[in-house]
Amino acid sequence: MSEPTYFVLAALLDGPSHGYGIIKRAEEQSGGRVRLAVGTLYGALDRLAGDGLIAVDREETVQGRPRRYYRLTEDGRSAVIREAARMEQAARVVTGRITPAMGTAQA
Amino acid sequence: MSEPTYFVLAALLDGPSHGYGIIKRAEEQSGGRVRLAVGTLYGALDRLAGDGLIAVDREETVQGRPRRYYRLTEDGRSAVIREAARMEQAARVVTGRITPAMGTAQA
DNA sequence: TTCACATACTTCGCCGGACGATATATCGTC
DNA sequence: GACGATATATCGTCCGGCGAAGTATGTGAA
Repeated sequence: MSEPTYFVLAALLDGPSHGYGIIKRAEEQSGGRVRLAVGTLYGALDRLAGDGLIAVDREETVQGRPRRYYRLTEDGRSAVIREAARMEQAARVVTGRITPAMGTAQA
Repeated sequence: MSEPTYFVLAALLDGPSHGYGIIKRAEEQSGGRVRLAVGTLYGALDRLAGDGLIAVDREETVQGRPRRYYRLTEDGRSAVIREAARMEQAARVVTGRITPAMGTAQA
């Protein structure tokens, strides 16, 4: 699972949201680091819905503009939790081997 | 940075290694989870060398078979450490919001 | 001895995902 | 009226992952 995909799911942990809201949440949650490109987002949304990790929660029309809300499915929830564990484990492969004295210094 | 790329760099934290050795180390370090495909590896090796994150350490001929050893550059070392920190932070976005009662259960 | 397997590197081609650009539409602000 | 934020959709490109095939040698088993 790629980082953009992961942050889409993570954003939905807070509850259903629509595309633009997901972009904003992902940016917040990552401290401004992750900025989902629109092409990435809508592509990911279609793919995740096809994989059953998210589902359309409801569709609203707000001031003439359509809004499609997505929510995490059970599969999506467990997938993002599993993914977080995987990343933590992967991070430890490096952080567990680096002594404070190293940093950018020699081996 | 993708996972395969990350594990290539992580494998080189233990010291210089050649292609096949990197595949084996990555598999060890990830507890058998990460299996670098050869096409992925050699593509990544070229790319990382081009980006200056790794460099050819030496080339040997062992029993008629060529072996090209790569080592991490300073840039590569700091990049993989930075990447590990990034993954840890990303993981916390999810793990920090999940209460023990949740798991695969509802919100 | 022959066959399979592990070691070891290279190249090719497909596919999927990331992402910028573009188009469309409304509302509020300057 | 122009611009920026909100909001969605689609298209095309580029890059990376990865399996497959090709080449070559040593080892151990059948």
